[in-house]
Amino acid sequence: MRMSDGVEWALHTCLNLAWVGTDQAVTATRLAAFYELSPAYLNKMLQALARAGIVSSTSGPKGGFRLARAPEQISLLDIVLAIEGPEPAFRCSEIRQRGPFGDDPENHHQPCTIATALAEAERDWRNRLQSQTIADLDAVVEHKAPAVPGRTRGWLTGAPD
Amino acid sequence: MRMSDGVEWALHTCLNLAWVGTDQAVTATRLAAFYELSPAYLNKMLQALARAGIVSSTSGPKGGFRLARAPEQISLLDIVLAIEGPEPAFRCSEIRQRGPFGDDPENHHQPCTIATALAEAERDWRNRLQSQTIADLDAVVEHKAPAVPGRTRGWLTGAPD
DNA sequence: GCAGAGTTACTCGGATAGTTCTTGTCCGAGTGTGTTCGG
DNA sequence: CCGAACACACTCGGACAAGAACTATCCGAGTAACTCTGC
Repeated sequence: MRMSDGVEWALHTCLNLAWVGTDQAVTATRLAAFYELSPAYLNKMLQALARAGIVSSTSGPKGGFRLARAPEQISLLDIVLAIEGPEPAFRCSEIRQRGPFGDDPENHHQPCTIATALAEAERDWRNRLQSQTIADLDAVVEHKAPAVPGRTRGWLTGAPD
Repeated sequence: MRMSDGVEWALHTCLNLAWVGTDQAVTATRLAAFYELSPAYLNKMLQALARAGIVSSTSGPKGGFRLARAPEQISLLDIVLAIEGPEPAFRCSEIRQRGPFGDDPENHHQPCTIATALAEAERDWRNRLQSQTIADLDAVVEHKAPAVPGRTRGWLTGAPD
């Protein structure tokens, strides 16, 4: 079980976009250059975020991406699900129905005990991610490294090197 | 992010082994036949469980697998980690160090805020899985479908069809 | 009848291909900007 | 000098390959039971 690297890219990029603000759009190329990432692939992640309504995109000159909602309204779970897809990591394939007692009606009435246990764990995971927003991350960084947001904004909105 | 199907196989198989008991070993072929699974691939999963000390293997005639510990001593997390590996799903690759301000010493002193948030969520997930054991699953099934454990044991230990 | 060595058949164990999903790349459609021409 | 039409350059967006991980399979090493022979 491995989470896509795109999730890490998307989370950092959303936080960066929060610091830039919604006054101007930042291109995928610029956002990628900030971390030396592949521009085309980060663009792909941003498209997924746009489909999920987390960022909004603008075409043409002076185009790019910006946050579509306030940072307080964007949870980490929103971003993770936008990249990874909404399906749970564990998917019960009901193998118990394939055995010699598979056609037992008990199997169809009661949910699979194992699937239930795994689903509970995944619910805990999602709840924790849902409870944290981009604004919360911002608050932590503002406290621990106050210089970062300002200079990030400056680099992303300023002229290229 | 998708969990291996082998996890589902391993969980069901461990529960079945708990019902069989440790008096006799069950071959991978027999365990696979119970759910119409690929025998060789389930064998691979059982090998992983053996390496993790969850089951013990016996070679030769009358050989096979049996639980190496009491069901109360086997958590669901033990099984999941045995199959999926111990590494977390989210792995911070420290992309913040690759940007224009990457060599900022602040980055090295403070842990990455995003990685911390994702790790917390994953810790919740693991805690939930750690808190449930094979014995707990057994108790639920004994309550909801009391006939299942006995007849499963009978099929696995009895003669082939 | 009993003990022991040899044979046999059965099991796990790791090395070997096939398939799906993730990662990475490319080029085309669409759009807003800047320019230029005419009034 | 002002307005509008035009051409342009820039951006996103989805379609197209490469690589990695998961899935599935096969055959060999090892082992314990069974058999047969000799005492």
